[in-house]
Amino acid sequence: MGQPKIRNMEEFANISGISRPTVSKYFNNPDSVRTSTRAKIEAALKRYDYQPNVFAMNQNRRTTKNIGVVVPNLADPFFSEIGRRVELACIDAGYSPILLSSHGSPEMERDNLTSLRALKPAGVLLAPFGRMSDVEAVQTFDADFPLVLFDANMSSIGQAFVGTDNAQSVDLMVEYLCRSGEAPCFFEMKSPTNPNANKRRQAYIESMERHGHVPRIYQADGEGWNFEEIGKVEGGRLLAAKSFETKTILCSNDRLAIGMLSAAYDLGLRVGHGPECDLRIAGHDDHPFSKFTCPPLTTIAQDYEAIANRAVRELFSTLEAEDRTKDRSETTFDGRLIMRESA
Amino acid sequence: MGQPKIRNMEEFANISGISRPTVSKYFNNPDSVRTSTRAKIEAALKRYDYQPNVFAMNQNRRTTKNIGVVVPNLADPFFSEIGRRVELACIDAGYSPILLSSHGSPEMERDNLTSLRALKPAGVLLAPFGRMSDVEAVQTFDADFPLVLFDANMSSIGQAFVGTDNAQSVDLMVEYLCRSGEAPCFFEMKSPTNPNANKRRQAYIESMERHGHVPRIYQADGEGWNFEEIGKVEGGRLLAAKSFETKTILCSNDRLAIGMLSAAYDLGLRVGHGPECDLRIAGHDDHPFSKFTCPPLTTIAQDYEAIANRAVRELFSTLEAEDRTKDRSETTFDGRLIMRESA
DNA sequence: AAATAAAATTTACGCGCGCCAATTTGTAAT
DNA sequence: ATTACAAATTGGCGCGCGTAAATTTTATTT
Repeated sequence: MGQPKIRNMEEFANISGISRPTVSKYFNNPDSVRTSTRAKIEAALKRYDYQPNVFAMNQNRRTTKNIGVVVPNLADPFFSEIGRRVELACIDAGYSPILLSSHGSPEMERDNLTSLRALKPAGVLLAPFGRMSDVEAVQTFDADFPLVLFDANMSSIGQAFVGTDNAQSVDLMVEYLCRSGEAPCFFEMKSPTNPNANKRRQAYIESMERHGHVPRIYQADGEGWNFEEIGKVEGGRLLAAKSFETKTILCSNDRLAIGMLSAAYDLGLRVGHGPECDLRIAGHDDHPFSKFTCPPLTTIAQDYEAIANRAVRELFSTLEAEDRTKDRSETTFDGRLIMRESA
Repeated sequence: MGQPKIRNMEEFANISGISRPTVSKYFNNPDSVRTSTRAKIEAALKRYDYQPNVFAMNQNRRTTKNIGVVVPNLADPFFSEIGRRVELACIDAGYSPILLSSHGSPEMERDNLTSLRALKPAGVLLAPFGRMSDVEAVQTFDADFPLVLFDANMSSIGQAFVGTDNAQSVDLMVEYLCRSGEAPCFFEMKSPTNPNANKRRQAYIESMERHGHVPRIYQADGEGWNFEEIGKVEGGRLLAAKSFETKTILCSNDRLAIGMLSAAYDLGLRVGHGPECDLRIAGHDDHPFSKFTCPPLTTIAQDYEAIANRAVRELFSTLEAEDRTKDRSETTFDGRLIMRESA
């Protein structure tokens, strides 16, 4: 950090005794220049704090080092957590992640993709709304940029999809519940905002039939992302009216379960797997708070870390494969059963 | 959206029948050109989808339209919510917000400020760690860019600070608790990561003395951002050992309270304000989940919306004031008491 | 109608860097 | 020492836009 301010790459090149094009090459890939040259440049970098102008770089580059990361709702801890992991993985790989939340609105998802276009990203990681998404917009985007989907799949869009195997995870939970007691009924939203909800319902039905039980599904009214509220109000209504035909309830996700736990508490119902309990409630996702509910929630843990890392790797591998002939891949990770007190 | 692709502003200017400099002027401020000219340009915009190259724009502009938004931890719902509001307010004002999370690490806060420099932001909204922050780095940044602090204050840094009046909010809670029962003791972390924690402790002490009670403070060991875990483990330990001298506990924030509620449930303690209850627990922040805890948590609601909007307005007003002679301002909003079942 | 101000145009330069072709230098192998 | 090849250099063009000064057109005023 010396006194004289470096204005541009030319000045820096002069000071370090290297030609500007070579310095440019260094910044694009330090390993592409001779060791002795690299040493000179890095010595100069220690004495003067210069960094290339991002805007000038990105203007002239064929492709930038920007990676777009779009999630449906950062207020949902699931997405803030997985977004965080994706972000860090991109930084490690020397890219500049740009994290965008669609704030629960498919329209803003479309807007986010539009504004990403202006940044000429090298690639984009998208957790889409699914059928709620502006499918055409996503398809067009897919045609123009390397795209990897995670969390929610959209058929034949993107170079790859990475998520959790809902069939496996729900079956795991159903099996556990059946072994340890009564077969569960299923509680979900009537019009789910996420395609995984549909997969989980399907998985529940199939799993129940495989185990020789009759599937029973209860659907809550309500729109939007206030899952806890919906779980509490609608779940509470069903509980109060004794509408559930079983005492074991599998919720489509933890946030609904958290709401229902709250409703059960209000009604004085004891939730848990002990003989003195009135009700068993289970969820799905291992939400950060499910460990602290009353009682702590039995649930399925998605492998955030694996999903995030794999999604990033899938994207980078398509970036490196110039030929574009890479087949679309779908990767799902197994869920892990987390047994706590609620079921 | 016509067929022929527009490559640059010159082509677009030709098509719309306006000179390029005027078109440039239009994009920088649509109101700065004559109505008839604006109409022509906007007519052309409907037929052809052209948007100026961001990188070329930002390279040559004195100041960009980028606004940096840095929060300590997006995984904390408080910050994801306030970050969301700030983001939308910036978009409304025609700026491009760039939301960065420091993932709980002061070092990454410093890194975030460094990478923001490269984007030549018009201004930055920072929710700092406070004394944990790299104070020198923040000061230097403050000297180079318009900076507004929110949530947590740092003395004489930034053009403005916007947050919640902890003295008022804690006093409000203490007063309510005293009026409705026993005076509270105070539960917090021994080494808080947030300067607001110190203000709240101080506010608690002063409020208690003003009401003629002896303040009692209990501090939990534990580092990092797992507040719920710390609240559950350390709070649970204190509850089990019957270390609290009162049956009313005011927690420094909701996340600690959520952990403690979970511990109380495990211990079979009944939390609430009814005569049959063993314990009253209150929090601070109106965390999104505090409505769904068992029992629902009595707490203080911070005015997210007001804080976010005011912080953005403060920043924009310093952007417009070229002279830089604007005094540093500190704005705090009152907290609102949210009475639920827990206390 | 002329006078004045405001807006648009023309012309031209500069920003900081990517990237290319041709050339020279350096390094390693025969 | 010669050859062969990789790396660095030189010189220069181009990207897409901001911006300035001088000029012309348009709108508003008296």
